[in-house]
This record gives sequence, structure tokens and C-alpha cells, in this order.
Amino acid sequence: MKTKIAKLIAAQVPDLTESDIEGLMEIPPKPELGDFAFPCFRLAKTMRKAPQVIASEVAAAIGDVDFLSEIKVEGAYLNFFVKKDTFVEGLVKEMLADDYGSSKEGEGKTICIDYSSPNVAKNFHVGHLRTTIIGNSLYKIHEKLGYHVERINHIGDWGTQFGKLIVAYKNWGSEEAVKKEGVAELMRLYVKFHDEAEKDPSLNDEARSWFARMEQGDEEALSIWQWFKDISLEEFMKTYKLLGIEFDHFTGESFYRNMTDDVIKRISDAGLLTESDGAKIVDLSAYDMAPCLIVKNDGSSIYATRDLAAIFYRKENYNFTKCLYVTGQEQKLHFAQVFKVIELLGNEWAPEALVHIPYGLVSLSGEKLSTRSGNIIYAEDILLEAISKIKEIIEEKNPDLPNKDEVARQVGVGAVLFNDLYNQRIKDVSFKWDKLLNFAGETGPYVQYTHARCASILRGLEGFTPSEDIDYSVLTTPAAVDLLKEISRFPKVVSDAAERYEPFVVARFAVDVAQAFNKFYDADRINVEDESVRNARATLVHITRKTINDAMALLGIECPDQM
RNA sequence: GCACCAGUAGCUCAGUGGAUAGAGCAAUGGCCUCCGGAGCCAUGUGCGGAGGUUCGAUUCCUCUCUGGUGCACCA
Repeated sequence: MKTKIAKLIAAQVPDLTESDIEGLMEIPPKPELGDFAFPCFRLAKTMRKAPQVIASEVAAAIGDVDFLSEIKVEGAYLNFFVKKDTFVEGLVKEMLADDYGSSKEGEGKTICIDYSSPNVAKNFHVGHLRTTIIGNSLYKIHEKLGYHVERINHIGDWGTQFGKLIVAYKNWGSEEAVKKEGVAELMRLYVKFHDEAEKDPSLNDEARSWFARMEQGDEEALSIWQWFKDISLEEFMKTYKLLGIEFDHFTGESFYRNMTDDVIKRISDAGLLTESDGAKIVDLSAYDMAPCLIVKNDGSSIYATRDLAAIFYRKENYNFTKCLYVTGQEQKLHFAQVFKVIELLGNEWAPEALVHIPYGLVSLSGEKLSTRSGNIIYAEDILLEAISKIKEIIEEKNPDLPNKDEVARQVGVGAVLFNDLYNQRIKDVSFKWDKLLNFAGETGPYVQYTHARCASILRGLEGFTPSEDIDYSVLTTPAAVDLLKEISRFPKVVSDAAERYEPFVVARFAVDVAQAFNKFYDADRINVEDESVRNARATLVHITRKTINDAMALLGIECPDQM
């Protein structure tokens, strides 16, 4: 429709350039002023006349057009009012398609997404939840656009931290305690290590040497490591199950441990490796960056080395067009360094293909999360708390609901996910229970409630099936048109979200549709005597329900039919 | 010290060069014998500051203030 109007204008203004026409099409519609609005400032540059004059001239020249009801000049703006029937019919037919919102822009392309990636022997806390949820949503969004996605959980299962754990286990731990308490005991040992290391710094050297032994294949070290890793993974899987999140690969850091020598050789062969304070680095001062550490002075590898190895491995095995890293913004410099090293090794694809997707810090009552000070909230606790609160509300509002537990899980988890995906990733988050557990307004449960309401209406309509064969003039009431306009943004919303790597675009869209629907529901009665009115409105309800369901699915949130 | 990110309503946030800058929360008042009241409607204050580019700046540039983060042997 916008293209049509742009062409109309172009026909009246012969010396219009191509970029002028593109500019015309970029202007978003302002429904309160006209269905489509075009400012004439751009035209003024081409035509060397005042924009107000141009607006009147163009309006007069266009005359009668079959799909327009009116053209209004407001100062320097041209407002086009489209005939409602035509407008509505076009939109509805598009929206009835099963794959509405999908596209083929990613066909034949592979995207690797590295997300979640928790550290073994540490609890899964509210901060880890963000990368997990954001990564999962980016996966769904790209899949909707036709990309093939490899979901990679780059588990933090290698590194000096294990040396620390082994030292702590040997000094202050016991097999029974670890078997009994699991991750909680590992956490205790880790904290204990740091406390002791403050008093006796030589413990740090001991830890580093245990890690060096791991890298050399020491059997004792590796068997303890494997044991701790298994315990942690089991714990992580519980949270993933609750969230309904899956991965294609659990190739953590240890997976790449035998590939680091190759990385070092490549860097060395390229003449990039230099020695500094006993360690081996790539000097990046030419790019205003701190050097990238490749080998520590005790000869063992560091995370950068393993990240480099992972990139080569993924490029060779998955042939990605892009590889996304969903991690905290505090790791920005690290990824900039790693990506630069890859580029310097002669891989021109690196700057385009390797993308760090940072997100803001989660804090708790104004302070940084810290396991050691106990200033921390675990992911599982948040999810379980939200689920139980939802369960209470269900008992109060809808006690006869079948499968309450499953619905409570869907809505509780939905509330947590939605809360995390509703704003730009980069914003720091201050965790607050009361905000999370308030389910009014712009929240997951509000959107899910609207979905359940749609489903409920549709259940109540006997013999209704959605169809293109309806009376479109029924859907030209202000509330119906507003709702249709919101829904019509879906395809652009999905591609915008992918382009910006921002799930919040989809979350906001879901709320906008829900709000528009609730207004429509309030204004226009659906289940009425008149069959043609009923069918047309019910078709709109059907489209709304499906769009909300599909949009929420892109966030990893399920929408029950009743709640 | 250097670098990166953020600063919009009392609070949490949208706003990707266009018209009178929008939502939710919180507060107050209202909602039809009728499709789910986790809903709908009504009522107020605001772009950290100063310059610059532009016909037009919350948006782009420079400086500045405030907060957060990072700056090699942790990840």
C-alpha cells in the first residue's frame, strides 16, 4: 500500500530520484492523522519549492484513485486515507497464511549461537538466565526467518577455576559431602578457596599447577574434573527443562582443549605471536586494544585460546555465515580481541560474521551479584517462585482449570522470560521480586491472558472456521482497523528483531497486539446474532490468537488456551 | 588515567532525522443485566547540561556532568 502511494507521488513529480522515493516509503503511518503520511521536505530539495506548496500541488495532481478515500494536506504533510474495505481485505488475506511472519531471507545460511554457557561448579543464577533466554529467543527468531541454527552451549568446564576446586576439595572437602550436597558443596569449596587464598596466596600457584596437570592429561586431576562436571550438568539440565530450552551441542571449553596447539601454531606461523613477561600474546596496540593473551607463563591455555579454537572448529564444521556470542557486556573487550586475532590471521569474513551480543548487568538491591557474599538469587528459585505465585492466582480465579500445574509452569516461566526480554539487552537490570511477580500491564501473563481470552471466545462459537470469504466492511470500525494495523507489523517486527539481535522488539509487539485486541474486544461485540458480522470478527480473533501465539513462541513462551 | 555502554514522566522503559515525544507501574475516579475484570476508560509532570550540523535533532557530531563496566596470566 505504501509502495502504491509512493508510486502515485512519483508519477506526479517526474524529477524525483530513487532515494527520494525510498525516503517516502520509510515514513511510518500515523493512524491518528491519516492511514499513510508523507512529509514533503525531501521533495522540496528536488523541486526547489516550499514543502507546503509541493504538498498542495501534488495533492491536486493526484485526483481520484480507486483505493483512496481522501488526500489531505496538513502543512508540509500529505496524508492519504485508504478506503477501509480495500485496506482491510488486503491485510486479512495476508494474515490468514499459516506461515504469516516467516520469511526466506535466511534460507541456505547457518548461524551459530553461543549462549547460556554456564560455569561448571557454580550455580545457575539470575545473570545466567539472561544469556539463556536471549540466546534461545534469537534462535527462534532466526529459525522463523529460514536460517539453519546451531545452538551451542559453550559450557565453562575448563580453566584455572578447576585447579582451585581440586585444591579446595583435597584440603577441605570429602567425597561424602560432594555426593550429598552436589553443586552446593562445590560452591562452598570454591568460596572457601578464595577465602583461604587471601590469607595464603601460594594456594593460587597450587591451583594453577593443578590446572596445568589437567592440560597435560593427569589422570587423577581429570577424574575429579569429570566428576564435578557431571554433577553440575545434571543441575543445569533441571533448569533447562523447566525453561523448555534445548541445545544442539554441549561442546564446552574442554572440548577444544586439544585444538589449542593448532591455534598457537597458526598465530605463530603468521608471525603474530610475541613474548611478554613469560607469556605469549598477540600485540593489538595498533588497534588501540590491550594485547590478547594466548599462552600463560606456565604454558597452559587461557579462555581466549579456546575461544579462538572454537571459532575455527565451528567455521570448519558448520560453515556459519554468522556466529553470535550472547554474553555480558563486561566481556566486550575480550571478544573484540579474539575477533581481531581471527581477522589478522587472514580471515576477511571475521568482522562481518563474528558478533558479540552483549547484555547488561543484573544487580540485586543495588549491589553486584556475588556468590561469596550471598548476594545472589538462583534461576531455579526465581522460576519456582513465579510458578507458585501463578498457581495461587489460578486457584483464586479459575479453580476448575484442568491441568493447573502445567499451566502454572507455562505462565510462571512466561512471566520470568517476558520480564527479561521486554527491554533492550544492554540495559542493566535491578532484580526486584515485586516487579517480577506483578502480572498486570506489560507482562507475559497479560499477553497470555489475552491469548486465552481469544481462545475462549473461539471455543464459544459453534461451527466457525476462519475463512477469506467474509464481509470485510465489518472490520472497518476504528478498533478493528487499529488491531489489524498492529498485527500487520509482524513480518517487519521479526526481521527487525533479527537485524538488531533484539528480542524485545517482538515482546513489545506482542503487548501492542494484546492491547489493541483488548480495546477491540471492549468496543466490538464478537458473538452476535448476525452471522456475517460474527464470522468477520471471529476471523479477526482467530488471526489475533495465532499471531500472539507465534510472537510469544519467538520468545520461548508458550500460550495456554485457558489459564 | 584511557576505552566502551547508559542517562526520556515519581518508578521501569519505548521512541533507528519528521507533525502535538509515548506505554506500563504506582495514585485517584469510573466501566452497560452481554463473549474471561490477569481486562477497559479518564486525570499529571519529562528528553542531564552547553555548543554544532540540518528546512527540521530525544535521535547525528563535539565538549561537559552523572552512573555502570572493562583495561593480560579468571571466564
